[in-house]
Amino acid sequence: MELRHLRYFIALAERLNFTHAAAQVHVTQSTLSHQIRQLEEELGQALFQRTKRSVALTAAGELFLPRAVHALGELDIAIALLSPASPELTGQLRVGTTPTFDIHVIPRAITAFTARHPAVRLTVEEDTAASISRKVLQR
Amino acid sequence: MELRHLRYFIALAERLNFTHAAAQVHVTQSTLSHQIRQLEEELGQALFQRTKRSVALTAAGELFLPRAVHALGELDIAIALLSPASPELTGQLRVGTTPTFDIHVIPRAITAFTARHPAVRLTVEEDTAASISRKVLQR
DNA sequence: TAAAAATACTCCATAGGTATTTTAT
DNA sequence: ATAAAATACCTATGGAGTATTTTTA
Repeated sequence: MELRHLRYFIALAERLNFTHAAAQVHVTQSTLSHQIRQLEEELGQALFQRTKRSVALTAAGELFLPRAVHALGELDIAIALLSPASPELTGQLRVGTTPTFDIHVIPRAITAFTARHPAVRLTVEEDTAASISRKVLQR
Repeated sequence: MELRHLRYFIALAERLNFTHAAAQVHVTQSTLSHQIRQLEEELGQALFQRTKRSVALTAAGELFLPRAVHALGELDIAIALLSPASPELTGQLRVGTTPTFDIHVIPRAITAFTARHPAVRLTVEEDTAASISRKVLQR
């Protein structure tokens, strides 16, 4: 298992659509399909149920998701802590987030970030993954 | 960054010796050296101080270590939770651990494991990494 | 039919190895 | 003289891609 698998897994858990999730993590649908299957094989458990043109988390997937999100969040914080307290980073930072990250990661990330960069005005907007990607694409 | 980097980093942080840490994670000294450097480059920070034939954690490394350990521990628990509550796993399980893991990971792992496998008698022994690997090699 | 996931195959980036050099006791 | 880390170079595994097939609303 590598972080790659977790990133892909979380993307798919949020989108529940291989094609869209693949785009989000910047790989092709084929690659995402491979890697998810690989993760499932390593865990000896299906994480997703692929039926009737729809993708859903299995019970195992539901169990795995919060842990995976938490582990990645922990590393985000670690990286933020390491960033050499860049002498006076200022300005405005707007962050868009999906519900899953908003619950599990964002609060801790804000804590770490604002402690380090008190001069940055930070706003967070929650929205669906689909809506966020639309906004990003509009730029 | 991949989980590989974290595993290697933690091993080196515990051993503070490239050759020994490399053996622990089953790669060569050369590979470990490469991967650690790669991690440091990605983070933009030296994690270890290589001076006078000795290796030590830098301040950044000290900051990074507990987060890395915690993230990996979280995943260990996730994996343990997923293991299909194998109908009546029984017997005795002896676990050897290094101090770092004993503090950060073992307590949570025990909680998850005993909840799932109440019939297994579990004992944990803490010792130095060097001593543990010696014991393992004796088998 | 479309729209999405799985599969077959190809390619190449890089993890990991061997051999050697450098550095410090 | 020795022990350990860095470096140069090579190999081959597997991540990622394209193209195609299968599946099901």
